[in-house]
Amino acid sequence: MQLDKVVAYHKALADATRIKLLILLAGGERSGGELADKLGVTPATVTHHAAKLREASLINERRDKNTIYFTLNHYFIKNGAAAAADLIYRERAAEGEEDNMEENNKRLKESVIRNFFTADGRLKHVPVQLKKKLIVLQHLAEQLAKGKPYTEKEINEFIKRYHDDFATIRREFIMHQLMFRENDVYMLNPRELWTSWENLS
Amino acid sequence: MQLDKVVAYHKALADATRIKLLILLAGGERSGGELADKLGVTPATVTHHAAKLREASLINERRDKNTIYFTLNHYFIKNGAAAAADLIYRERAAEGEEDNMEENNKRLKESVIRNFFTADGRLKHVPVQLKKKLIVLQHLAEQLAKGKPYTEKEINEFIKRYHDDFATIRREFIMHQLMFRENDVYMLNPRELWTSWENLS
DNA sequence: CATCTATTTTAATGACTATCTAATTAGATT
DNA sequence: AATCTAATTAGATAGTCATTAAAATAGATG
Repeated sequence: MQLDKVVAYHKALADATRIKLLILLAGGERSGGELADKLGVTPATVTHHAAKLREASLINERRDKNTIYFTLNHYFIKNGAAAAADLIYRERAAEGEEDNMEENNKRLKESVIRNFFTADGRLKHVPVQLKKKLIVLQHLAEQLAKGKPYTEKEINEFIKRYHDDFATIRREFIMHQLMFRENDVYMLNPRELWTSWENLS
Repeated sequence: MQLDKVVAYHKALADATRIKLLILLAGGERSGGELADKLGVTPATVTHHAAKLREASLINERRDKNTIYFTLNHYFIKNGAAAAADLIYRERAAEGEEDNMEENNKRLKESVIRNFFTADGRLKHVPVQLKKKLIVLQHLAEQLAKGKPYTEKEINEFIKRYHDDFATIRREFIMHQLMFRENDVYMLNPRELWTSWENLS
C-alpha cells in the first residue's frame, strides 16, 4: 500500500459525518434515505460521503428497486487501519526481520481482494488457485452473520450481490467447510473450522 | 476513545506531507530544519505539521540548544490505528461478548499514558499504583533500542527528556526488570521478561 | 550587548471540501 | 406514457487547511 492510498484512507475517516455513517452501518444494512434521516443531512450529502467511502473501499452497495443499500466492507475497515503503521515502519521492519509470514499473508489477502473484486465490491470471478479461492470464499462468508440460520434462497440472494453464479459458490461454501447445511437450513461454521489458507503454498 | 478523537487522529494522518514526515522519523530522531530540507518545504510548514501531529500524540519533541528534535510516539502510531474500528464496532462488540480483557487493557494503557504525560510528551509524575507505574515505565523503556548498550549518562539524559528525577526512574527500570546493568553498561531486557501489568488488579 | 541560529507566529493566498437547494436521472408502478 | 420514488449531479456558499514570505521570538555564543 503506497502513500496515496494511505492518505485517501485517512481522509475518508477524517470526517465526523462519515464515521457516524459507518457506525450506523455497523448495525446492519441501511438505505441511502435512512442514512440521510438518521444523520440529519440531505440525501445529496449522503451520496457525497458514500462516494468517498467507496473510493476507500470501506463500504459496499447493492441496489433493490429504486433503493440503494449500503453495508460495511469489514475487511478494509479492520485492515486499512494497520496500513499506515506498516508504511511508516516499512524500512525498519525490513532490517528488524520480524516474522514476515503474517505480514505477507495480510498483503496477499489484500491483493487478492483488490484484484478479484470490482470497485463496487462485486466478484469478478472465482480464483482457480486454491489459496486465492479460499481467500475469496472466506471474505464472502465473513459478510454473513455467525450462528444465524439462512434459507437456501437467502444464501442465493446474498451471493448474487457479488456474483451471478450463486450455485457454484454456494457449493464451494459447503465443500470448503465454511458453511454446513442441516434440514434445509444453512449456517456458518465457526471460523476455527475454516480451512486455513495461510499455510498453503 | 470518542468520535472527536478518532476524527482528529485520522485528520492528522490525512496528509501526504505529514505521512512522509513520520516516515522520516521512523529512521530516528530528526531536527525541524532537517525535516524541512528533506520534505522540500519551509521551516514554517514543518512547525505547522508538527503541531497537528503533536495534538494527535503521534510525535514527541525535545529541545537541545536552539534545535528541536522530533521522534515518533510509537504507542499512538500503532494503537491509534485500531481506534476507529473499535469505535465503529463498539455496540456489536458488546453483544458479541469477545474477551474484553485485551480491550480493557489497551484502554487502560491509553488512559494512563494520556493522564500521566503532558501534551508535549513529558512525564508529569510516576504513578503510585503499581499497575499504572509499570505502564509508564514500560512506555518509557519502549523508546529505547533493543540490545543497545547505554552508558549511565545516556540513560540519565534519556530519562531527563521526560522527567527531572532521572535517578529514581533509572532505579525503577532496574527494580522492575526492564533493564539490567553489567559493568557500567545498561541494556534493555527482552520484553518477554518485563513484568506483565496485564494481570495485576 | 550584539549577533547568530533554529523555530514560531502572523497574515495572506489558493486549493479543497461539507453542505445545501434545485434540477436531473434511473428505475418502478399505475 | 405519465407518475412516483430514491438517488445523483450541478452549482453555490461557507469553512477548513496547506503553504509561503516576512516579522517576531527564544536561546546560544562571541
